[in-house]
Amino acid sequence: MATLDTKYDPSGIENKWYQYWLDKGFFKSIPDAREPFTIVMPPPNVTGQLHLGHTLNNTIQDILIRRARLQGKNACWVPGTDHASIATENKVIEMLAAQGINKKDLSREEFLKHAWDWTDKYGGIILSQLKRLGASCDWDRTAFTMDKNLYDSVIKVFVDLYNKGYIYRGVRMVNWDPMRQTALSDEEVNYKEVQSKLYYVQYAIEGSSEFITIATTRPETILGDTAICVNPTDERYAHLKGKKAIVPLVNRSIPIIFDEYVDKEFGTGALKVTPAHDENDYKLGIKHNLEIIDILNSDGTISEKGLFFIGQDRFHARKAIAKQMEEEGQLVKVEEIKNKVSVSERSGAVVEPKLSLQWFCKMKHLASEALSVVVDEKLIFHPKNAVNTYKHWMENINDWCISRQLYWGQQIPAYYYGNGVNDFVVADTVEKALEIAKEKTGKNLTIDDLKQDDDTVDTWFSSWLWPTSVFNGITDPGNTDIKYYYPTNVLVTGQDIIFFWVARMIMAGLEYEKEIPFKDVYFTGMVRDKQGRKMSKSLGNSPDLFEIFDKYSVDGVRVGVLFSSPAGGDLMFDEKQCEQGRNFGNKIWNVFRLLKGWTINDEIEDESDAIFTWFENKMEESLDKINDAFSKYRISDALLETYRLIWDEFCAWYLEMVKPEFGQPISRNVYNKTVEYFEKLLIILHPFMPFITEHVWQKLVDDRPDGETIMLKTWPIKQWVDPNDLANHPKEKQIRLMKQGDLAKELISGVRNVRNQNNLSPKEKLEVKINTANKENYTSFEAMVIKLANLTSIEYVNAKVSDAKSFIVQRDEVFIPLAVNAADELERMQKELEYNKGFLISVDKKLSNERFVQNAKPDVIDAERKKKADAEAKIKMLEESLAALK
RNA sequence: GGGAGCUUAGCUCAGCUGGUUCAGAGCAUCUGCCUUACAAGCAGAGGGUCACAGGUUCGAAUCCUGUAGCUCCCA
Repeated sequence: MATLDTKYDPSGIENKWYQYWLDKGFFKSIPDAREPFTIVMPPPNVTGQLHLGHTLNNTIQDILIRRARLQGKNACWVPGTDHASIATENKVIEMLAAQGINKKDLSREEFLKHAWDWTDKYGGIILSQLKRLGASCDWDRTAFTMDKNLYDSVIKVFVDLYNKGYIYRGVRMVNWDPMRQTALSDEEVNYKEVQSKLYYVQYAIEGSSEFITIATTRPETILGDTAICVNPTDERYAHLKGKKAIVPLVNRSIPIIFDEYVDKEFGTGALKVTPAHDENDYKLGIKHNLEIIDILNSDGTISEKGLFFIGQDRFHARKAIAKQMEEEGQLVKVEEIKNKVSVSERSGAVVEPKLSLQWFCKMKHLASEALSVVVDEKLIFHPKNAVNTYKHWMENINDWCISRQLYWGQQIPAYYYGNGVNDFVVADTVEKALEIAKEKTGKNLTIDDLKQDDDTVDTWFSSWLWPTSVFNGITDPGNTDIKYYYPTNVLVTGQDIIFFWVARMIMAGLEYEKEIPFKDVYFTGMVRDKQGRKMSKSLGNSPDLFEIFDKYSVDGVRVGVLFSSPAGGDLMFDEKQCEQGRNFGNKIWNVFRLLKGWTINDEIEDESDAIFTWFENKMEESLDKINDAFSKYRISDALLETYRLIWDEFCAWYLEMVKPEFGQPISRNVYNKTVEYFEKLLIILHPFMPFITEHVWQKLVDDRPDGETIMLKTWPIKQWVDPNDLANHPKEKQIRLMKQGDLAKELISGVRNVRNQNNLSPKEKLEVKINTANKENYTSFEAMVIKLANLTSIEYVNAKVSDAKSFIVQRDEVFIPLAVNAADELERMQKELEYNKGFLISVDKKLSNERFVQNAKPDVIDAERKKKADAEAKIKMLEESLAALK
């Protein structure tokens, strides 16, 4: 055969096998008799580009899906993208602006055409990037939240919830994004600490020469003031009861009211009240029946009602009004303070609290069941502590503002026939709307009399249906797919969208499928850089992923990001870990090279049964740990155990044990066994490193038929006791061999240690004498020990050997005849003796403590007794050796 | 301001219901090896008062209380 390079080179290989998998349709899933295993991908934004967060998230999903497939389940991973209304609309607006086009000059239809063009052009990028990652999605099921069927689902749900009385229209104080001119939900608002100014302004008291001074960070809202409020217990202002104050500039006369809401300590203890522009002021306004003056336009400029600075932006107006008040002597002073402002998550604009007519969805009822399924652990969060956050939010939930003043999204199915507050109907088509409207009004209306609501619903109002709508569960209830795939098995997502998305999907799933949407939720942490900073474009600390893929192989990067990524914990990304992943790939590659280099000779008798048994059991022990880790969604633990099994047990021990001398042939039996083990290991590794495992597996055996794949092989099952061969492999024998194998490893390590300490070359053969009463513990692995420790012979003796280096293995003493420096040996043994004596004392202390013997579990006590016996045996041996040396 | 979490080796983290020689892994460091599968490797070694202070217990990295520092979420 052609010689294989000593380094694994993934170039060409990854694309080749991915294409092969696609061509053969291995990712496809259709309902059948098998158990389903379903994941719906959290749909990335249609505008998105693959970053490390996606890499982590989708790698985990792919691992779970690939393992389920190997376990014989019908694995279905549904990919897709989200239309991301605000984010996408922003990008489209920016693109249009660059072409000199203003959104305002376009009709809805014209704008949407641009948005669809944008989507067609950029929408597929992220999905194709996922293919590079190896994602084994059923691409035929790729969904987009604006697809007809998903769009229709949203409309149907809107109508249904409206008819159930959950959705209503009303005037509320909402978070208003003046830049995008749309309402935002509470969850789309971030709080940012900024340095700002606190302005102290004096208001004249009507009919007196007195003034009252208030403090505000937003002097421009003075134009909309309709009261001054002080605390009723505040002595300083008690005399102002029933008085009125004059608003500066506008000269409006406003009442001085008393309410405990006001903090006496903040500022001057007097608060200006602007009900139209502050949530709390609004509440005060309702309570005290104050006038509401909205002085801002929806773009954040001062409206005509402000009387002054009309048309100026709110921030310009702030400076202007401060300056003018200063000139007029009404500005007392200005202090620097730190305060928090709310900013739009999407546009970054400072959010304005604004009274506005919006659509809302009542949440109390939906939340209660969604809370109990999580509290009752019908649906499990990993890590568990996410439950606290979830619970807190669910118990303090507010109604959800679901309307957005945007074009890109599902248009609200409300139709207006007049200007009255209630002159509308809600229906999924205009025809149905007309019928209802006719009935409601008793008038003979026509379609032209109806005008559909201009607004669209919040993006999350579409994605909360995702696990259902991708299977057409809303539009075609009870269809084959939804019955088979729902509820899905696990959702893998970031903790940051627990409210936006996870909570709401649970609500929608329970409402429409009467079932939780997924059984487990695996929360990934945030990906940070080495210094713990969030990955962000502005910091420029996100690495170029494709460069990293090229440098370390996709398999290497997948392993790299998982190495230190426990569920929920943040991931400190360090390229070093990808290097480790790449090195692991190289290790696999070299096992392959080794096996390929062997020549088989049928003449050779082998006596490796003990080694086989030992390794098989090692493998099964590991498999238990790996399966257990998977069942708890401890993916990085599963990976580390796989890594350890392959690198340490298989490569460093097993292969060294059976490897023939260079150029020597190998027996057919050992060869076959070794290939069998390696195939099993490749299968276990496949979910983590899909490409190299497929590549090596395909080449490992000659003449693999076309259409074969490691992807569809069987995940190893435990065979600790072979039921067909009990006579030859009773469990006791296996356990004994297992222990003997480990003892042999200890013996070899001991010899290697002696070499290291004495600067002896590994090439120099040594002689070993073991002082033991249980020679049979060594005989099964004797030949192997002689080979790996490079010995001339092993001799079993019943006495000390003088002029030799010695060490202790379990309860036996091992001697290597060598010239020794008696003083050094003496010191070494003395140290070891002291350590063991100390250890014995601590064990004795426990065992002689009555309360310990009474309270501790029997196996703990047994373990202590064994420790005591071992220590005593060692002490005895050491004392004898010391005596002999002296 | 309210809530949650974290603090273990130089770095990144395991350590599940207290009990095996329990103080661990990987990386990094150091020593010796180019031993024909692999120097992206092999064989070894050093390195930690488990944040701090109390408490519970026969026994605490593990449970409880407090303190300090950091992070996140909510207002």
